[in-house]
Amino acid sequence: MTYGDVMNARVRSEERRAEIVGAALQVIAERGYRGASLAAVAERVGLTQQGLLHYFPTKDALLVAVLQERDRWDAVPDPRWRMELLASLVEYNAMRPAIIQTFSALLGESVTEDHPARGYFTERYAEVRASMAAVLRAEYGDRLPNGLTPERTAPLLVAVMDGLQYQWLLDPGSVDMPEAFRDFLRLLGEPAD
Amino acid sequence: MTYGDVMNARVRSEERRAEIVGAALQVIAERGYRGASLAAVAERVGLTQQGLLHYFPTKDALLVAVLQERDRWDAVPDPRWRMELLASLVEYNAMRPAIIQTFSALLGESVTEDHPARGYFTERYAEVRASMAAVLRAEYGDRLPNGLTPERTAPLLVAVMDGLQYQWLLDPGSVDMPEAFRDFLRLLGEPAD
DNA sequence: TCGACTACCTGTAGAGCGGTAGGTTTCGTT
DNA sequence: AACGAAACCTACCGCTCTACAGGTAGTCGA
Repeated sequence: MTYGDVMNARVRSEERRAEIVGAALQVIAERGYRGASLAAVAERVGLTQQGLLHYFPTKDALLVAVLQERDRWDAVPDPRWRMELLASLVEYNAMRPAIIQTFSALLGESVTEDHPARGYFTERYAEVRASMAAVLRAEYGDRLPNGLTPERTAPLLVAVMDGLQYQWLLDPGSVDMPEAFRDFLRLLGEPAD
Repeated sequence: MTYGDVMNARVRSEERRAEIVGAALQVIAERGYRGASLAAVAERVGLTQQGLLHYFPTKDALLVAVLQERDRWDAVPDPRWRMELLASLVEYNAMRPAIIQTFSALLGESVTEDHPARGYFTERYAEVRASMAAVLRAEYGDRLPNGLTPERTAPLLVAVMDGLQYQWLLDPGSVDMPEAFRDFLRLLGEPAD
């Protein structure tokens, strides 16, 4: 129980925090951020609300950790990405409704005044649009229909992804999200190479 | 002797209710539905929270009234509409951020479990997609690119409108919403007639 | 003029919220 | 074995929320 032990305190603490963030993702998906109580998150990991506050001193601190976690495994697209990879990403998302629901709920809340996630989303969307424009340029060059530029197309691409998610979350049977996204890609025409 | 000369009680009551619904729209835009307190709405029309409950017995009843109000002046598109009219609608929306914010916030919240507006949005989106398909068929017939049908295009059209709204609400300067929407329409090619 | 009704009000119940204070146990280090 | 820190806990504060109960003043038709 001393040197041979696999986990030291630091690691165990990190794991606990990750557990809590995971629980927070779930609760936010179910009730939104405003509707998510610290007690509900704590209960899901077998803690009291005050025990949770030992790891994250305020509710906002927990939200920050949630948003950072998102950035970890859902990085902003890279220009080396191709459109086909984007389509796969949408397909992948369609298999993970809980996560999509978390961030769709957060995005919806974030447009209200003084929402703690507003700055995060504003910045992130600017980055994502820029990255998407780069991806589009890499894929189509300037061969987009009707003289559209990658920079003008990027907001549409992002909008389609988000908008489809809401329709799909409301009624998964009503929209084939991955197929609909591919339909949109077809509207952009044939890749340049 | 106060208002009695011009208006009868029925009319006055209706006007008060409309006032309250208007205030509710504002407060929901600012704080979302869950974050909107009856007291905040009441204060905005010079009532106490309990006075407000005289007109709407529960918070949910007020939400229902808000959603009905929306249906009144934001009707589901009619097949006689043309795409140009849709573009004008987006332009019009761009001049009324508060309303857009109200319903974008509500849409975002509604994907969470047991949200009182969830049924409303689920139904409405089904209707809107069907109407949009009819509008698309009237405009393009079967001349949509890549063998797309109006039914498959409708979800994309709706997604673009919603998705652009979120980007625009987060940072109005970052996206020219009406122009972006017209860009999308251009992707659909030339109308049939 | 009277009784019913509308349109509010005050008071309060009852629950939940985030957060603080301060304790106690557990545990690794020395 | 002793110490200090980490990892929790109980207790509680102050606030906010929806909703109910019950009262009162004005209005209005019979």
